Amino acid sequence: MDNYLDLLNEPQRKAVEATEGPVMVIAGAGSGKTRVLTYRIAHLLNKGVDAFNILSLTFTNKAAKEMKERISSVVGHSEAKNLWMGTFHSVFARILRTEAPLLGYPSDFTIYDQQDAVSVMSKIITEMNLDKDIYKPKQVLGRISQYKNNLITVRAYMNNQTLIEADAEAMKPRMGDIYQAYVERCFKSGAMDFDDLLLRTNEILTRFPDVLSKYQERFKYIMVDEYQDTNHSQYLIVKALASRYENLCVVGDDAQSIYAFRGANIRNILSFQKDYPDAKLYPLEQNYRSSDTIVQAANNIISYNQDQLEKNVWTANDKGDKIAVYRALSDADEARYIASQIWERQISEHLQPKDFAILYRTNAQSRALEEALRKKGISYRVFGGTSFYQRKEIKDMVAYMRLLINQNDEEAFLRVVNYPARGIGQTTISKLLIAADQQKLTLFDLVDNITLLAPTIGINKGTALKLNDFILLIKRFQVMLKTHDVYEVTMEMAKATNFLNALKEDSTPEGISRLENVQELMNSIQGYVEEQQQLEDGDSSLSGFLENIALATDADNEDEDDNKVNLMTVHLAKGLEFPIVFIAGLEENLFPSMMAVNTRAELEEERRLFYVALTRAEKNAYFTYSVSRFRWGKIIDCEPSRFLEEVDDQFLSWKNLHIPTQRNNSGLSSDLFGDTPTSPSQSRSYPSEPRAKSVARQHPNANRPDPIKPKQNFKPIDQAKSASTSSANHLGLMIGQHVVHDRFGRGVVKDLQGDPSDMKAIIHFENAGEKKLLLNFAKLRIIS
DNA sequence: CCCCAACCGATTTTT
DNA sequence: TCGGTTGGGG
Repeated sequence: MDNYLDLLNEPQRKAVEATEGPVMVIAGAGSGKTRVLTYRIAHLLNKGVDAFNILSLTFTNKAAKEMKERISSVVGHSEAKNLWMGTFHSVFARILRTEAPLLGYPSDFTIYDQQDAVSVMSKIITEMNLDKDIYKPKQVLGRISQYKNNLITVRAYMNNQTLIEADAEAMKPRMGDIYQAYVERCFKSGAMDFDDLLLRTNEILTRFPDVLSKYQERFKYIMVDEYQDTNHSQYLIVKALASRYENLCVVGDDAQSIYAFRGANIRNILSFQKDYPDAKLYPLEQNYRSSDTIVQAANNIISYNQDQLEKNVWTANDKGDKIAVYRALSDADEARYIASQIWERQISEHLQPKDFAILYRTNAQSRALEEALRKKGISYRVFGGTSFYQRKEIKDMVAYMRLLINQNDEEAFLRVVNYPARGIGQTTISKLLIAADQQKLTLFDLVDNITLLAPTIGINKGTALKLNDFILLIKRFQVMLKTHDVYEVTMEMAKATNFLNALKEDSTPEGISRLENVQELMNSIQGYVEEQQQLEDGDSSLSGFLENIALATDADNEDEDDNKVNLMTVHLAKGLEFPIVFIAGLEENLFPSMMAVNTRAELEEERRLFYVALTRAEKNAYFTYSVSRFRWGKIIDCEPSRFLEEVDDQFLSWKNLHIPTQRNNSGLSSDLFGDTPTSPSQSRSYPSEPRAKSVARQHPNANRPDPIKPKQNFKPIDQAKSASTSSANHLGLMIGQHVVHDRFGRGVVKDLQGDPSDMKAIIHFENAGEKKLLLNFAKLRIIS
């Protein structure tokens, strides 16, 4: 494809062609910024720039992957494959694998996620004998995150009287000590949290000029997407790297800045031209995505914000339908309305499930929506919430894996040292922690010498033996990792640690689902190894896999069957688009959030969030709200969102104005709204107790027929499939049989090895070649 | 040391 | 209503 420039409009083309020097592209919603970025990179490559010299920072890994594919289709795969693309976190995690030893970290450092960090923090707060109600672990971490994102190290904090006083005033005079303890603890564990990935990168670039120089030469061309959502730490990294060549192109839209709560600094984009006085500015104002009504309504909304760059988003698209507004009586009613709209429009307009998205402010709102969709038999997928990798059984399994590559990882150690139970209790752990601290050893090193040290610590011989066994177990697999692939090692480990048996014993629906999740983890390891082996610069190591899952976001997960209605928070919907979008829960204290109505800045961010939500829609949007909602275990009354009033009525079509605004108990009722309590006033005449019950009856878990939680956003296990899997195992596979595998396709069984309870099959696949599969896990279907 | 029952807190958004 | 944590009994 050589005439790609013809596919662009005037400002887009200019932005693509301006490859040298600083460039800012202000891209209104739906104005084709991905297209600009893609062709800009393709253009660079066509001009002869080496792919190795291009760094492109995206907001999600999925965006990076998609962009890489699109570039491949323009310039060819061999050109595109060497591009550096990814999120800030994943790109710099990768660089830190090489450079972190400069700061004394192991190159196989662990990445602590939020859960790990909270767990570390809880321990610190307990150990320091501080009140957990004043020093709330999450809150404290949030504060530390702020410091880190502003490059305030422990030392800088200790010298900053203003900060110290602010914390003292906030009833937290020990913040400095906590901060120090937390940083030391992570360092000792060979671990970095998310903020460290950026902070330590900055530290290296500042302290080691030769390293900075290396990456400045390496990344001669830098592009940053969603620049409005970069924080100070990210800003400094970009600035440092770009300072030699200044071939920096940032793309963003100040109207879509929605991450201030985690440190995003809108000033980064607002003052780009101050940083780079000769920067060229290209505003993209033509929206190709949405109907005219949606574009205008969105402009109307955002005009209520004071802080913004001037721009005028317009579209040549048709006017389209008005935005439908539905006033529901309860959250269940709201969900039912949405589900039936989806159902009807699918049929009448030949739309598919994937054409619809339901967006909401908080993850908790998905419940009612899921229930309604399930009742109608509409397939859906929930993004976000507790992600797959945060599930307990997965975290446990991953903790074992983490220990293999970084034995000092204290969180991982503590997580699995007694799971499955091997007789190492809390008392022992406390003794170990104290001893490790005194002797300046890591837990692992301490326990590694436990036979010698046990008497001095006060641990009896039996317990010492158990501890020693644990260490030997881990060591055994560390050795195995050198000669076997990641999948085999993990599988063996899952068995040897009794991890699988412990799960198998639990025959409750939750237990079965847990086992299936572990199976799915195994599959994803296998998939990862396969995938990386096909890539020339692939990294099929265990640490590669762990890094991958630590930084994977929910938006990154791909579902093999993606023709489903999409449910997600507005935050997660950033960058996506859908023909029909429902924005649910437009109520005061929900959207805008109760926590964000106190300052103008907060409220403006909520409004931008609303703007983002609406501009996801291509063809048509719905606003829904309810007069009552099930929250915190009871029903509360709700007021419509102030944002609804801000939208000019000319863009709206009220769907059920016939419902009296005045609360009464008229019989709108059972046929329309089923078992929904008919009206709030009626509810008031009831004591609250029975009322709560009547709603509780329809709560998802109360009468859910199937035991497997469909809320899993990660490759939900197909029941039929797993049933046939197990029957295949029990019926016994035979040599010569034809089978189908989810990932590898059709194949023939060549050989069977091992005892019946743990059988391996050698299968020759038509497309994937010969594979050895563990029948306990491989999802096989026998076809002849 | 392990298991179970009672209790408390949660809901703003996420790399 | 849920899930995680804590404390007491076995």
